[in-house]
Amino acid sequence: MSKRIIFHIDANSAYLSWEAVHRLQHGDPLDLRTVPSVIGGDPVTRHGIVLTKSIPAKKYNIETGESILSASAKCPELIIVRPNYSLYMQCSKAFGDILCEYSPLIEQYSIDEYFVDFSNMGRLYKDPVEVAYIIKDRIKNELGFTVNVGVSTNKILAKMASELKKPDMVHTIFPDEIPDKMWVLPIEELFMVGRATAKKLRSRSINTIGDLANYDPKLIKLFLKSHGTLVWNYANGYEASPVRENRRPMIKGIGNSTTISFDVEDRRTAHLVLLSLTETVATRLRQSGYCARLVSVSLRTNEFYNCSHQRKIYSAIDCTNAIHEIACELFDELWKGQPVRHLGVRVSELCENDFQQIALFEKNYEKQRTVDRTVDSIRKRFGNGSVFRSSFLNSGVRFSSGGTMDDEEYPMMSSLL
DNA sequence: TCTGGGGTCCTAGGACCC
DNA sequence: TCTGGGGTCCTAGGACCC
Repeated sequence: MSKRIIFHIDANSAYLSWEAVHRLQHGDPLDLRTVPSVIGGDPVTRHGIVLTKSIPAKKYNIETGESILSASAKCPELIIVRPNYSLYMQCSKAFGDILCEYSPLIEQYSIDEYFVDFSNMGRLYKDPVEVAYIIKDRIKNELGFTVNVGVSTNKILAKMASELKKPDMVHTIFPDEIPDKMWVLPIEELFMVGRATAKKLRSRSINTIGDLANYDPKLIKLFLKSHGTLVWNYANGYEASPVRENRRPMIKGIGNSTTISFDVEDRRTAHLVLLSLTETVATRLRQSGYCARLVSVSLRTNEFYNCSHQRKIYSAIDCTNAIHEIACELFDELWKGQPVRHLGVRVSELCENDFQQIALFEKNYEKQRTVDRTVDSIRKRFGNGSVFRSSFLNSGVRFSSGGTMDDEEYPMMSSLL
């Protein structure tokens, strides 16, 4: 049995590179990648954070996630481009299509990352690292953007390898290279070590991945519980999950949330925002063929206090009105009158909607479900704005918030490796 | 740090049952 | 109600990923 070979391929500064390529293809002489630039939202509507930065922008210490305002302060000539998600979907797919030519087993991990299982391909190709270079160069030449490829024997090591030096590089972290290439890195660089875990580890003088790897796993488990065991395993390169095709990923929940462009101070407006969020959640729920047994509402106040409220429902539902009604009740129970900055609606505990449990309960939603299906099909044919509720007229609230990903077979981010 | 939006999983505490 | 222990379900919140 030959050993496993896994590639992790990561598009460099994905959104920004894709936007840059798109502009060059449409005759723009400027390559955004060569100047300080970012993809980011609009501060006027309070969506102002940096999603992706160019390498020249990085030289100004601009960080992903920081506000557009502070980024502009660091670099006054910074070019800011709004995100264009449908373009990203296309680029992501074109990227995956090339990878498919090299192995029958690939997994999309996020919009800009794929895993490829290259085990047992030795008969076709002799050196996997050579193939990694070929893939990298093909994507650059044919699609115009660069990627990093990480090569190893499992997913975590391949992923850690692809994050080493960027851009346009191939790296390996084979097990015997772990001490030299991975253990020297600061603890924050390890997959699944975020801010909170890094702080706890550093408080115990665990500063590098190597410190963690060589620590007593029993002690790690004692103070970080199961998450401690997980990161200790990762630090040692222990991980064995398969690359799995994501034909139809088993989704766990569907949510939609938004930062509202103004602070909501009254119940009526809040309910209207919840309706606009519910419209897309419910549409996506019906499109995916599920009903939900749990509805949650989340809320952020103007002082950035977050809280949430959820309710289990005993008849699984997929109706816009039914979900909205519960969302409003949850909001009313949660809200203490503070100005509201952000609202979210989420459904989970999904089950197939082809079963008749729906009709068995106190409220017969059958008629409502027929209406929903009709509206869904009208929107599908004539666009999302073709039908909307009159309550949104002159309300200052958009009739529908967020995309429904209609016919775009976009696999949502999968969970852990 | 005037700070988005989509996910997943884990944990802790309370209610309830036997 | 001077009172145990184990199990499951529900809810809220936290942590992580991109």
